[in-house]
Amino acid sequence: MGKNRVTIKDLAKELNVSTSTVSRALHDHPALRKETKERVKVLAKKWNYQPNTLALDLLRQSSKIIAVILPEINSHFFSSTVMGIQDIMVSTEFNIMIFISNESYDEETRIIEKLAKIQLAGVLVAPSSETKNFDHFRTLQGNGIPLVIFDRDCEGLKAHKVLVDDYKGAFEAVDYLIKTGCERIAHITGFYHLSTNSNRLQGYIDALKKNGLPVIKDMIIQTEGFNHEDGIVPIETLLNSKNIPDAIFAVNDRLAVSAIRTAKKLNFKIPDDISVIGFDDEPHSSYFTPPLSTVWQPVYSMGMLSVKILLQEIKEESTEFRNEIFKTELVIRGTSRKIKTKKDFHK
Amino acid sequence: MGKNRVTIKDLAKELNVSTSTVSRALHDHPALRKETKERVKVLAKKWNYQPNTLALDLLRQSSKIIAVILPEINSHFFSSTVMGIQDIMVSTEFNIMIFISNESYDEETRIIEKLAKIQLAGVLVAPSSETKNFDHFRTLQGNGIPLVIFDRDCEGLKAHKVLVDDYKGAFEAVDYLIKTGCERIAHITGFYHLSTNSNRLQGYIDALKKNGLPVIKDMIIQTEGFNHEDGIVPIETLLNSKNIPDAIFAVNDRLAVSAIRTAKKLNFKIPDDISVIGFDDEPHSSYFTPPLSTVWQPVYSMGMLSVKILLQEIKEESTEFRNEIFKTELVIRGTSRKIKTKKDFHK
DNA sequence: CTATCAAATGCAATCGATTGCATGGTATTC
DNA sequence: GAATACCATGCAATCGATTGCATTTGATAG
Repeated sequence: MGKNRVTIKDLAKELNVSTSTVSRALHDHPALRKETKERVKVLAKKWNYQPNTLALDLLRQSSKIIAVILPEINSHFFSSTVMGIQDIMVSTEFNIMIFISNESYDEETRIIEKLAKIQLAGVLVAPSSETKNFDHFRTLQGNGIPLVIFDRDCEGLKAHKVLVDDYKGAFEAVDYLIKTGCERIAHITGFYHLSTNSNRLQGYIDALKKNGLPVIKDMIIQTEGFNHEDGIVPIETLLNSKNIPDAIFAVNDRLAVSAIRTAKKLNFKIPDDISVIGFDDEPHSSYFTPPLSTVWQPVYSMGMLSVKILLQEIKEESTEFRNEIFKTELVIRGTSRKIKTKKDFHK
Repeated sequence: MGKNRVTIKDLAKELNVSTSTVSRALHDHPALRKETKERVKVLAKKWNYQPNTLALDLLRQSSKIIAVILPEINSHFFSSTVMGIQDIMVSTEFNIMIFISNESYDEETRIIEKLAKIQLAGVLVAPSSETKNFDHFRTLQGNGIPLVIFDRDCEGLKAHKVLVDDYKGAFEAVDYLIKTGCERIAHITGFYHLSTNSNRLQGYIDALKKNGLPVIKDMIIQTEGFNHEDGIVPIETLLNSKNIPDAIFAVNDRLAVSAIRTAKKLNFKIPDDISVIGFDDEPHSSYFTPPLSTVWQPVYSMGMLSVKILLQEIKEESTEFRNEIFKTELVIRGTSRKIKTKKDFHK
């Protein structure tokens, strides 16, 4: 904190002028004499004067800090989001403060309480997977703090939102699997109330229906979380049951990888016996054997847009909430088969 | 920023006392009448009074913000570090602000310049891979800002440091490879001036020497960066040269994975033709085929200790710089062979 | 020589909270 | 009844910077 930091007073004293003059000189106030301004500026530069942000923030009653609340930071999805946010941030006077909820609602509310003590310019949140009640977000809004929700929807909450078309992403993936000849497609997912999960589930269901395939409850299996470990037991159970799938659509890449490994262990061949498609397109996914088919999301762009909207809202309070939906892209690699053309059928 | 935020003045006016009294009441000042304190506290609670951090910080001339500068956030290594930092942070009044240098020295200095404008409590840095000059860190220290360097050493810089025994980690890995019968071990690494790289390189060299193996320059190959893509061409070149290795020790998991994929593509068998050992033990590394042998680092603990040391330094300026070195652990999985015992030799 | 005006600069309040010192009031004591 | 003491509270400065309004200074015009 630079005990010997130069203040406006130091400059004023040295130059035998008032602090007002110094302040105005540094801001190029038209009333000041050119010569005076010059004297001040020269000394300010010489002494490496840096305005005290704290004092300014107090005066303006708002800091230049944006809080970002994430469920986790260890996944490619959220860390890439941070990259997008950062890359917009660097060119502004704002900075980001990161908080991690660990997918816990309690932790999330605790964070929001902590935030209430700081004077923030705005908040960017990807809600935890446990969050069903959004009152803590409303409190924030009630305090006049601009808010943007991203990745995971909060149904019923009026706020700016930046989301992904999870429904369509899932639909396309499952539709593709069916086109390659799969008929017994399982789905591995997590908590249903999480918008990303429920939308992907609905996409999965609708793709089955559209193609005249039955929706079998036992082939929709739920995990406790999003990590590799969380998938192992549920998938083992599925593959040892009577409902052996010929394809698995996983809600993310990690669970897809978990499925592949478990299937391999049980001597299923990928993709011949079982096709697998994940979601996220993590960077190492293409390095697995076989490389993982998956659904790509524009994570980086989502981060950028979210923070752009937030900055916009901070600058000029808008009345209308934006609802941006990004498109996904199906990336077919080695864990799924090729689409059968009519020719193939005749072989 | 809560336009209608309750201040100490509001409470004072309502209760017909001075702001001093309110302040003292909230801090349980002994001189105040019990009854007065009670009245103030009750109203403060009722009106949900939250002290204005900005005002306090200005008064104390220091914020409760710790800056964390990372070369990247997209790797398991650094995101886990953030987790460790966060988990210590939550129980304090401090918060972290994250900055990403993208492995760029210029960006790093730009960040430090930006930091100079904010009043910070302290800074935690993992230097970029390009950073050879440490004057920007010294400037920070000169301004009285506590600093902790972690993961990557800055030789000659006097500061608290939290590092990993990269030398030993590498030595053990290469020594192990030799014990399994490998004799032509290649090393894939990045910039030499980066302490983690140079220490691992030295560990590699010393392990070869100790076992009486020659150090062949052409078998030490350099990449432009740490990502999968960065490894492909250099590794292809190596495997197509006359110096075909029977083992590859990579400076991180991503390059190890890149090596495995490239080797497979060229029809080498892993680990029979070529053994591979990485560094980092990323969570998905055990899910590759075969699962990756690697060197584990206590990333989470490193994050925790770094910030603990920083908080300590913030609390009470110490005279002695700490230099903590964490131990790695060799994790043998499927990309390396088993150690040959004497029995095996006689077979 | 003085009145008037404009240009240049200073004064002081402000943001919210803290804290040393001063002061008001009440009680105790002689 | 007056002096002393002490308990409870208020005043005002402080942190650094900004800004509306007041004031100074100098110049010009009458």
